[in-house]
Amino acid sequence: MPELPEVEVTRRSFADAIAGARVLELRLGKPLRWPLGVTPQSLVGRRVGEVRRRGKYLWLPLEPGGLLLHLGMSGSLAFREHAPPAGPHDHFELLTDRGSLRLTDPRRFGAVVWSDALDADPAAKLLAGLGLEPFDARFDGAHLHAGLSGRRVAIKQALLAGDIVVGAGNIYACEALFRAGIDPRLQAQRLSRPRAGRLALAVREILAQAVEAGGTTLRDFKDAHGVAGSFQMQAQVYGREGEPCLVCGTPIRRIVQGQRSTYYCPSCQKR
DNA sequence: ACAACCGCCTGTCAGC
DNA sequence: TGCTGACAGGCGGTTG
Repeated sequence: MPELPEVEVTRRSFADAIAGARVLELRLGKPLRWPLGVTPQSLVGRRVGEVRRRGKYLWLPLEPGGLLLHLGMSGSLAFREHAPPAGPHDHFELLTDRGSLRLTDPRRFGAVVWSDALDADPAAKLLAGLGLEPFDARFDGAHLHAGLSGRRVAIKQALLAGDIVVGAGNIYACEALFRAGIDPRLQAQRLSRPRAGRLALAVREILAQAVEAGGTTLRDFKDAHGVAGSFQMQAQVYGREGEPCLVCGTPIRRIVQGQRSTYYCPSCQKR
């Protein structure tokens, strides 16, 4: 589910409300992707710091140390003063004196992992190898072009890999390539330097626009206050197989790359 | 170093 | 109605 915009929208929706809250209790449901790595009891009484984001991860400081959260494919966070009884897909809940932060994740690809610091394991290991943040000034055409050199996979897959730039998942990678007019099947190393500049800009713009729109709600994404996103209304290609391109009218095509669906306009997007 | 797969889970939807 | 298979917003691990 959640790509960078959804994670960022979630972060913004509860960061201020939870900052400074004192932990009363930690409740766990079924196991998530990895073990928590700390006893719930040991977190009681700690104060929540300023929630941060790195890529699609959230860092919830509970000095000394903190929790690294990932929403996986189907996870969402809710922060409420009074939470309803936990359901079968609620697998993590931090009860504080300001309210309850709860992770709901039907598929359980998500994770909540204790780490003594962001630059200590396991957080450091999970974050190692992540590319630049898309809104980092260092992320530009030159960085993207350099990152793509020597790579023979398709540009779409290289973008998705997240080691050059983080945050563009399946939806936004498709949308950014459309915006930049680049065929998703183009071999990564064959993207020219000028086109890399255009693609870097497109990635930034698409992600910024999606954050602005509150993220994409295809099925069930909601921010921590239950507000849905609306970027799906602006999607040009994602999920539009067979429908006319909004620019040229050519039917949008769906292909499979790396076992993921790619949507693109065969007329607007060139190799 | 890179690339192609696999698996983790559950829910939903299309087709028969 | 029920069954089956495809598919879903991510990503780490294994294999070649």
